[in-house]
Amino acid sequence: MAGRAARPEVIWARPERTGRGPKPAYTRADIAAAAVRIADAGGLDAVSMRHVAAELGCGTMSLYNYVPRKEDLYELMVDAVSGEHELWEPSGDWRADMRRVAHQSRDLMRRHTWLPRLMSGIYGFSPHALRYLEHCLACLDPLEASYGTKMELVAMLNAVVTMYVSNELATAERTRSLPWSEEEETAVRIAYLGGQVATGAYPRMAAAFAEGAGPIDLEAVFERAVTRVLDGFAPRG
Amino acid sequence: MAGRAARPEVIWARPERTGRGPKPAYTRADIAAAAVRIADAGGLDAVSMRHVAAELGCGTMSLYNYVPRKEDLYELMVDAVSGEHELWEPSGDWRADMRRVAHQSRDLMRRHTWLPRLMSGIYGFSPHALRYLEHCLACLDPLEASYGTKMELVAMLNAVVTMYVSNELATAERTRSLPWSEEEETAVRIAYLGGQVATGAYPRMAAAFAEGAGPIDLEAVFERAVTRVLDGFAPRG
DNA sequence: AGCGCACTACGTACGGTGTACGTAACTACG
DNA sequence: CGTAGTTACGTACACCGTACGTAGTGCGCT
Repeated sequence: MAGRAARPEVIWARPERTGRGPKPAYTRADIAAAAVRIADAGGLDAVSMRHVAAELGCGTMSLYNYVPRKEDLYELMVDAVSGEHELWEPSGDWRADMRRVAHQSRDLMRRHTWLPRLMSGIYGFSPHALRYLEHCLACLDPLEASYGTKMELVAMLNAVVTMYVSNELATAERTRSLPWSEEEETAVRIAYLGGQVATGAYPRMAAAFAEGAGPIDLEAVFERAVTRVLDGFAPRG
Repeated sequence: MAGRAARPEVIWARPERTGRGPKPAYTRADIAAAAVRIADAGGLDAVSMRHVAAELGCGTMSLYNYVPRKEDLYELMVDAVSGEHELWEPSGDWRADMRRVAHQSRDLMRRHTWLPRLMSGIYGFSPHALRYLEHCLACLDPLEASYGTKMELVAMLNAVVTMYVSNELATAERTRSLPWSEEEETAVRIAYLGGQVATGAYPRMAAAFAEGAGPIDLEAVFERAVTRVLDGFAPRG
C-alpha cells in the first residue's frame, strides 16, 4: 500500500532524495545519461523503460521509483543535453551572442537527433533550461526591450532553429538506410513531384523547383533565417 | 507469396487503385477521415491500426492494403486536414494575405490539436500540401523575391505558428484533466519556479517573471510574432 | 471463354510496449 | 526500538505494430 501517488506533478518539484528508506542506487543524472546514450545510438524509439533499466543494470520497475511516467524520462533527457550548452560571458554584442546561441542549439540537435522531436512536447522549466534562459537574457542585456520581448526573441529563435534542424535531419534520414539507393529514391520523388507539377495545376511550384535546380545551400538558409529573426528584434533605425 | 513489398515508398506515389482485384471498399479519404475523427476525439495516442479499422468497420489487417505503415497513416491524416485550408483569390497585399494564412493555420491546429506533433515529422509533399504551398506562393506574387526566399518565408511562418500553438496547447492541456485543481497546479509550479528563482541564481528570470505578473495576452504575442516574421521579408525602405 | 494472377479481406500470432500491483528488504525518524 | 516510508523487482495485463497464411474476387490476357 505504498501509495505510489501517481500525481501528475512536475518532476523537478519532487525532491530527488527524501532521506527515509535505503539510498537510491542511481541519480537522475545517471538515468538521463543512460537514456541519452540509448537514444543517441538507436534513436528515440529505442528508449523504453526496459531498455534504460537494462542499460543501468537494474530491474525495469525500479525505474519507476525515480521516474513516475515515461514522459518524465523524456524531460530528464532534454534537461541532460540542455546541460551541454556552453555558457560564456556576454560579449556586449547581443546579435553576435544570439547567433552563437543559435549555432550551439543547432549543433546540439545535430548531436542528439531526437531532440527536435522532444522539444515540442516539453512544458516545464528544467534546471538546465533555466540556466540556458538566464544566459540568453544576459546576452540580451544590451538590447533595449522588455523581458517579455526578449523571451519572445528566444522562443522564436528556438522555433526557427528547431524547424531547420528537423528538416535537415528528415532529408538526411531519408537518404540513409533504405533498401533503395539514394539516386533511385530521389528519382522516385522527383518523378512523383514532377508528375504533379506537370499537370499545370501548380505553376509557381514548378517555377520554384526549376529555379532551385542546383543543390540547396542549407548553411546559407540557416544563416539567413537567424539573421532575419534577429533583425526583427533590432531597434528600428 | 503475394510479396507485400514493404518498399519504403512515398504513399502518394503509389496509385490508389490498380484495376486488378476486387474493388477496394474504402478510399484513402475514408481512412484518413476515420483516423482524424479518432484523433480529434481521443488524441493522437488513440489512433491505432485496430482502432481505425474498427471505426471503419473492417478487420485490422485489411488496413494494410491501403496503408503500408502507420507512419503513412499519419501522412494521410495531415493531408486530410490540410485540405481544410480555405484558399482565396490573392488580394494583392501579400502581408495581409500571409497574415490570413497564419491565422488559418493556427485555427487548423487548434481544431486538430494533434497536428503540431505530426507536422515535425512529415517529409513528403502531399497533394493538399502542394495546393497550400501553391496558394501561398500566389499570395506572395506581389513580393519581389526569388521563389527560394518565398519558400523560406512560408517555412518560417509555419515554424512560428506551429511553435506558438504547441505552447498554447501545452499550457491549456496542463490546466485540464488533472486530479489537482488548476489553482493548486499553478501554485505548485509557482512554488517550484519561485524556489529556483529565489536562490538568486537567475536574477533576470526573476525580473522577467516579476514583469509579467499579470496574465499574458497570447493573442498579442501571436500577432507580434507574425508581424515580425513578415517584416523580416519586407523590402527595406 | 476461360485461365491465372494480382488484389482485397481478415484471423492468428509474435515480440514489443507502458505500467498497476504485490512482496520483500532496508533505513531514518519519532 | 518499532514503524512508516522508501527502494528493489518479478509478475501480469492490456495494448501496440505488423509478419504471415489463407480464402475469395474480378480484371486482363491468351
